[in-house]
Amino acid sequence: MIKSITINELAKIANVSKSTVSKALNDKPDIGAETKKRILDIVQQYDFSPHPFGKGLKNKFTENVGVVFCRDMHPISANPFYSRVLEGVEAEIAFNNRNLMLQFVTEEQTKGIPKMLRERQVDGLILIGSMTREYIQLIQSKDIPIVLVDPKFEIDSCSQVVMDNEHGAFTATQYLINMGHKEIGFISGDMARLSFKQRFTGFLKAMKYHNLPVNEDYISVGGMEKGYEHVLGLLKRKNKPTAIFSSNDINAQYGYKAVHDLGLKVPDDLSIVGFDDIELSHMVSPQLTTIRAYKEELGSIAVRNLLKLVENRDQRPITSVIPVRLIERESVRKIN
Amino acid sequence: MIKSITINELAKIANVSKSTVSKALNDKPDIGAETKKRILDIVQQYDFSPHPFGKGLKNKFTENVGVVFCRDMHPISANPFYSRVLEGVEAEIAFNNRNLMLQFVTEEQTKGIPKMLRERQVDGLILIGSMTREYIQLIQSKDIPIVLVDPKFEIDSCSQVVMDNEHGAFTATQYLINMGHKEIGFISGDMARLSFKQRFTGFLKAMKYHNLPVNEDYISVGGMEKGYEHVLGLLKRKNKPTAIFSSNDINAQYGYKAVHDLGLKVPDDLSIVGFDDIELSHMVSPQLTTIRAYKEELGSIAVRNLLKLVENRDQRPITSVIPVRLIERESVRKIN
DNA sequence: CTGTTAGCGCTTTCAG
DNA sequence: CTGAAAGCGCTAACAG
Repeated sequence: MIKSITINELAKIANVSKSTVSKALNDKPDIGAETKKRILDIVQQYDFSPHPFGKGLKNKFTENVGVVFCRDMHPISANPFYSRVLEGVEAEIAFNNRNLMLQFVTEEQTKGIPKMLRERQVDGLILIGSMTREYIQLIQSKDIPIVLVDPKFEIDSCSQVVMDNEHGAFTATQYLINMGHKEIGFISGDMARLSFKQRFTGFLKAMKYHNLPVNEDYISVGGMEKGYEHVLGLLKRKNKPTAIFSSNDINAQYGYKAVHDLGLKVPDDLSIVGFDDIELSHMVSPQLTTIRAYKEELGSIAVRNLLKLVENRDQRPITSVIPVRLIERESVRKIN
Repeated sequence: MIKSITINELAKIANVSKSTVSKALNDKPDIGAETKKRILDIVQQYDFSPHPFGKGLKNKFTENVGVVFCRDMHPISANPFYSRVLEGVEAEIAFNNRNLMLQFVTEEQTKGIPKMLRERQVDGLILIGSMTREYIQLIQSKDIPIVLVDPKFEIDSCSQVVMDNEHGAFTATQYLINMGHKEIGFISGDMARLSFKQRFTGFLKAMKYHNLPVNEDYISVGGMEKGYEHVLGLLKRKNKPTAIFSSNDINAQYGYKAVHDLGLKVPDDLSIVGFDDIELSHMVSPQLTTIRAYKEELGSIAVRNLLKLVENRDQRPITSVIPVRLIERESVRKIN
C-alpha cells in the first residue's frame, strides 16, 4: 500500500485537532465556517483522501459494492448481454462514488461464499446471471443486501431487476403478424430459464390475441446455442413456418446460418425476429430485427436499488421491470 | 457491513490472548503446537475470517488488486477480446486469494486517478487496453506497481504483457503464401496501435522472406471497424488480391460482409485470415482461419507479474510475450 | 465551536 | 511459548 498523508498530519498542518478535520471532511454542523474552509483548502492542496480502512473500521461501511458475475461456459451465449449489464453496474457504482469488487463464477462452480463477502468487504451484492437457486440462498443466508439481475429462476422475497420479457415477446410476435405472417415458429434455449419462459408466454399470448393457432410443429426449444439445429429442423418439415421468433439474438444468428446452409435467404424465405439486441445483431446481414433490452439500464437500476437497501436495512425487497422495445431492421419480410 | 466474530471474541473463547490468536492465524513460529491447533479448530468452527481493514491498517497491504479496463466506445471492436483477458485476470486474482477492484474507463474519459488508487485500496494495478500515454504516466506517478496488458503504445520502464504479434502475423501471411497466394492484401484498424503496427511488420517480413512484392494497392488501413470499407475498396480495383490478412478478426468479419455484398464468396473468391480468434470467428460461415491469442493467459500472467512486483518493490519491470498460434479453419482456399 | 478520549479489528514489539 | 500494550487512520461522544 502506498503511504500518504493522514488526518493526523493534516491536523498538525492546520493547527487543529484531528476531530476538527474529521468534522470538516464529513460536513458536520459543529464547526466554524472559516476553520472548515481553511482545512478544506489544505485538504485540496495536499490532495488528501481519508483512508477507507480507518473509516470502515469505525463506521461499518465499506463503500464497496460486490458484483458476482455468473459467466456462461459457452462464452458467446449470454456474455455479450451480461457484459453490457456489467457496464451499467460499473457506471452507476462509480457515479455513487463506490468501489466495485468483482468475482466471476459459473453456474457449476461457485467456490462457496465469495471471499469479499466472507471478509465483509462489501456493503451489498449484485448478482448477475444464472447462478443456481442454492447459491443465491447461500448468499441470502449471510444477511447482506442483494439485488438479482435477470435471475434464472423465480426467487421470492429478493430484490431483482428484470426485463419486460412477456411484453417484448408479445410485441415481437405481433409485429410478425402485422407483417402478414401466420405460420410463426418459436425457438429458444433452455426453457428452465425464467426469461425464456416469459418470452414464450408472450409469444403464445400474441398468437392467441390475434386468433392464430399455435402449431406445435413450429416450436423447437432447449439446449445451449442450438439455434442452428432448431431452425434446420423446422425448415426440413413439409409445412414450415414463414417466420420465427427466437427468444434470443444468438440463436437467431445461428438460425441465419441454418437458412444459409439450406440455400435459402433471410428474410426472403424466412423472417426472423430476435430478442436482446446484442451488438452482433446489427453487424450481420441482413441486420436483425429484434427486441432491444436496455442492458446498461438493468445494471444501473440494480445498483440504485441496492444502495437503497444498504442505506435502509428494513426496506422491503424492490423489483424493477425494465421496458423493452422493438427495433425494426432487415430480417422480416412483409408478405401477402 | 455485516458484523461477525472478531479476533477478540475468539481469544476469549479459546482462553488465550488475541496476540496468540493472531500468531495462530498467521503461521508464526512462536506458538505451541497444541495451542495453535485448538485455536484453528475454533476458527473453523466459528467460520472466522480476519477483517481485512484491521489487517490493512496495520500491515499496509490491502490484498486487493485493481483493474482498470479501458473499454472501447465501439463495443464490439476490442471488447470481446479484452473481456476474455479480464476473465484470465479474475481467475488468477481469485487463485491468489486476492480481491479484484474494477474500474472501467474509455480512452477519452478517464476521470483522473482511479478512486481505488487515490484511497490506497489496492496493492497494485492491471491496466487493460488502450488508455492514453498521459493516463498511464499519471498513474505511474503515484508510484504503485502496475502491469500493462496489450498497451496501445510502446511504454518504457513499465511491466507489460503483450502478444507475439509479429510472429503471429508472419505465420498468418506465410500460411497464405503456402496455400499458393501471391497477391496478398493487408487491412487493419488504427495503425497507431502498437499491436497493429507489429502485425503489419510481421506481414511485411513474411512477404519479404518469401520474395513476394508488397503491392501498396493491396493495403488499406485506419479507422475503427472499417473492415467493410477496406475490403470493398480492395475488391473494386481492377487487379485485386486473392487473399487478405486482417490484423484482427472483427475487421475480417466486416470483410466477409463486403465480399458477400459484392456477390462473391469466401474463400472461393477471396481468402481471409484474421488475428485474435474471438468467439465470433468460429460461429460464422465459413469459419475464420485466424491467429489465436491466448487471452486468458495474457490476463493471468499479468496478475502473476504484478504480484511479484508487489511483493518485491525493487523488482525490475517485467515484460512477458505470450505466444500465439495459427488456427486453420475454412476461410482460406488453396490455389494453383 | 474545538479538542480530548476511546475504540473499531488487527499485528507487532517486547517483557515475562 | 504467551500476553500486555501500542498503534495503524479514522469517527463519535462528550467535555470544555
